[in-house]
Amino acid sequence: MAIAACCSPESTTPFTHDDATRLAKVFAALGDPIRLKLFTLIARDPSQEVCACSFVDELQRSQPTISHHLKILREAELIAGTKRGTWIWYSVNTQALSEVREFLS
Amino acid sequence: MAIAACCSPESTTPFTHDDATRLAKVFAALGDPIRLKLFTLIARDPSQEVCACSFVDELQRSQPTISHHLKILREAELIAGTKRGTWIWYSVNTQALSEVREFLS
DNA sequence: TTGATATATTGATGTTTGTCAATATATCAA
DNA sequence: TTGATATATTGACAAACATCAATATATCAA
Repeated sequence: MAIAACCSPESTTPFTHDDATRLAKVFAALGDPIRLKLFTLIARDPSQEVCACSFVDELQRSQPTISHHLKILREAELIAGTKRGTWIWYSVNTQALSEVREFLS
Repeated sequence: MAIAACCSPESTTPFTHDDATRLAKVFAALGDPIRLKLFTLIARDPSQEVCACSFVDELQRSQPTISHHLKILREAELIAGTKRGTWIWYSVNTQALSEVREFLS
């Protein structure tokens, strides 16, 4: 007879691979220092809405790089942007954030 | 005179690049579907401690791959492992988790 | 329309990542 | 000691990623 298994056989992954992939995408979006700073700049602005135009100076990355990171945060639905004239104003998607918080609690 | 800037000049990044890098590492650790499943398997086990030996079967990845992912979760201090004989029992580092939760709140 | 500014896209490049096979190390049982 | 099992490390490789220069698109002002 084999040695008893160390783990209960009935333990299962609590979500599907697709669900895990979707949620992992949200965490991965925050998994880069520049994006984490972008996110906090957007989240913690007193006015709750920030335009993208200052990020290049503040984060010392080229404009295409900032644009690329904002896209990743948008695609993870952590932020949303509204175009007003030439500028885009960003704000945090509080619902997506709640889902992440719920996962961690 | 130039057009008024769209953003308040006094807005600053709320943490240093090193801090952002460290926290980003934690998010990045959760930013992969396999690691997210590993983490939930460890976090949600009723006994609060899980041995690594079943992960290969459950997650359908090779043993070196699972070992690699567990190392990344360990280095992000999201989990901790205790060796008991041949097996390693994993549990969640609740303090690291609190810090992440605090950031998101 | 023309010039200036904000943002997006494309293409290129070096780096990092996820994965596995092969191998190594550690522990236990016989 | 020998064999079996759990985990770690190494080396290799393809895919994904972060970055920038160049260019494109969109909007506003003159």
